[in-house]
Amino acid sequence: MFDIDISELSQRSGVKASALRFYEEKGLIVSTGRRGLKRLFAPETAERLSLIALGRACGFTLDEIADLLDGPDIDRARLRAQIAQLDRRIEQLTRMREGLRHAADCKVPILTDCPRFRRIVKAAGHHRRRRRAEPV
Amino acid sequence: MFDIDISELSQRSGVKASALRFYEEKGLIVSTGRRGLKRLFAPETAERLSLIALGRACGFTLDEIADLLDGPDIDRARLRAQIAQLDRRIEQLTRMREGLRHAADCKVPILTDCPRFRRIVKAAGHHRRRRRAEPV
DNA sequence: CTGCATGTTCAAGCGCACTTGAGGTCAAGC
DNA sequence: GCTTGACCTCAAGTGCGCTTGAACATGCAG
Repeated sequence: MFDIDISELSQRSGVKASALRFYEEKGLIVSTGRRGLKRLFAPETAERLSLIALGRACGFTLDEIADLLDGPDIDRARLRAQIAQLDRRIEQLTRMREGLRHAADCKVPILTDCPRFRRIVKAAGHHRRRRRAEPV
Repeated sequence: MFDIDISELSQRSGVKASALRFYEEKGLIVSTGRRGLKRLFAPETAERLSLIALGRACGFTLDEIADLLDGPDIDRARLRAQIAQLDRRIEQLTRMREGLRHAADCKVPILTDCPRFRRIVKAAGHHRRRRRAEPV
């Protein structure tokens, strides 16, 4: 296939052109050259963008994704570390969901009086926070 | 119990004083008054802060938490809506974790050639993004 | 040759959840 | 009375992931 321009890549990938330029600046994607001023991209860049989207959806930062993707293939060791992170995150969210579920159905009139809920709330308080993530 | 000052509340809750002022400005917590310039808080405010921490840990924004908490008790209907959101999020993360897990163990030398992985990646691409969340 | 759509650069802005810093105030202890 | 230190206000800054805007350039159609 021939190289495509930024709006084509944008349409294929669902990523805005401004974001594509931003990604290129960050080194997450590369353009193969220019026609005049205009960037050209290899069509496979769209797949790389899906990969990036996957990482973003998992809550990874662009820098983390860049680490995973730099090199000829995905860095499996790093990937495993990220999966471990994701595991912990899912576990935490699941625990809290159970707590919230109980809370929503709890018969105690004033929820903050429910002892089970109070336990969950306390547990949440004693947890370290991590990164910010998940775009709009 | 008597009202406590901001540093006391900060220690009890693990939330920095600057954040407490910020939360008050946002209406998430209230101070009961002042001694001189210094804010005073009811000791129960610490529990409210745990509640806020719980919401944050679930990935809710401060505004969403404010909605849940405004009123004499937690708004159960809103809570159920937030739980549904959380459900979807957990489901999505879980699906992606399975994909990543497979990826990490996949025998195909160039991971991006693995058909199973490619399916997962594609699925992630066609997903709408939501909010940013999860502090440092 | 001209017009215009579609690109380009670079700097600044945004949303969220805070943090930091400068400069001020006040209660208590010496 | 004076210093100290904890607290105050208000404005500005931070980090992430982009978006927006102004000013400019280029390829192609008519």
